[in-house]
Amino acid sequence: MENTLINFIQLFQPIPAPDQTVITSFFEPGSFKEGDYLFRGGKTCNDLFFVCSGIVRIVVINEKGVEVTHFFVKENHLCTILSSFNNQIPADESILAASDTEVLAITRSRLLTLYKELPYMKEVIDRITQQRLLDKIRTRNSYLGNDSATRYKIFLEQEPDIARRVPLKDIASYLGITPQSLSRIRKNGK
Amino acid sequence: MENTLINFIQLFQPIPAPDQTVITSFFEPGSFKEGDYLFRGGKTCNDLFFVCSGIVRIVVINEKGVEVTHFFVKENHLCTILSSFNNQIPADESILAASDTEVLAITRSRLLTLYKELPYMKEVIDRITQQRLLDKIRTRNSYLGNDSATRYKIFLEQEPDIARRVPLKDIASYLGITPQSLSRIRKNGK
DNA sequence: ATTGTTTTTTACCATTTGGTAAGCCCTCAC
DNA sequence: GTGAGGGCTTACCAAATGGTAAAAAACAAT
Repeated sequence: MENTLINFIQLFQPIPAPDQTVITSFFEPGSFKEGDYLFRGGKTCNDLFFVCSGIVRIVVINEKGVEVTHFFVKENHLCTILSSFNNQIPADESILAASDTEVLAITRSRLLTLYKELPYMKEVIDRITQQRLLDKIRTRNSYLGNDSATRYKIFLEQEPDIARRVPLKDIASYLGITPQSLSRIRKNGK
Repeated sequence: MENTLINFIQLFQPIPAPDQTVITSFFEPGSFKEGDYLFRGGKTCNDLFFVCSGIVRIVVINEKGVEVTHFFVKENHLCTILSSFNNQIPADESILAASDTEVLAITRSRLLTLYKELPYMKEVIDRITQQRLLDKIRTRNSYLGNDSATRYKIFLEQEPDIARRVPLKDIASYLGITPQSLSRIRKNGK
């Protein structure tokens, strides 16, 4: 499990073997069942997760009490509520397991300690983070100006594995349509 | 005009007076009429703009040939196509003046030279950039799961000045609705 | 002022999507 | 096996939105 984390980081920056041990020692493994909360909105998010297996979703409850899925994050990606984690302010989003999920977690204070020990890591994590933010924006932008059926088609193309692995209702909430409509779209393409 | 740039940067980091002169000397002023292109998609975006006055919008033409507005950027904010600018790859988005606009522009190569002269500037620009990316994501997320009338209401609350200063059709394209529908919503709130 | 162009408004109808409700299917606990 | 609960599907109708078209309004250029 620790290997997947190191392999992931090394996509962006080679890590000397001794540093690899240091880095993994900072992370704690965790395990969640589908539907479990990794983090509940309302508090400050002090954890940075690396998803080793499974899929999580970033969720808010809107004014009407409807659950809205902002993003999915699957294995081999970092996940936190960045605005909360960075600025130490309460988050309105929650992190939920969309399937059974295993993670490696590091708290903010331990991350800062890690940065002290291995200063180059801050730049690496920041670079990864920026790339991921751009990906999120690009993904969301790709849905703009399209009707429900087209958005679903785009989603299938961009995230075929997520489409297979999470419940229909979660995909519907992600695409901004009702589960009934998505079911209809699945059936006859409109 | 150069003052607004320095004031903006100083919201994030104090800049010593001599450095202020260095920084501004790297930027070139530019002026655009409503409808002008600041940058045309298809090429690599080599400019980072600081919008001194006016409003620009980030736009793509989708498969159906319909223009979709991804974001508005108003005065006192940086603007570029970051994925293109950073990774030196062609951009699919364009930057258009949504009103008469004045900017200060710096090319990527000159920005890298600036970083050589004032190394702390990279961290500052990166921090500003990350904050803006988070803002963009938060803004877009706030529209998710809402109908057209609600999205327009949210837009009015979040960006009252942009709502006043850009054409209705641009707002419609930003909110993912037709100009006719937005006109109807304006009239009777639904 | 006049003309030409673009944007906005309005109207009408077609299509899409939402909301309600019911039934089905699958899983899990007993 | 049986029953309960949740998720998915289907059907039906109401509401929202899109598309076409035409008129009105705003704006720009001459």
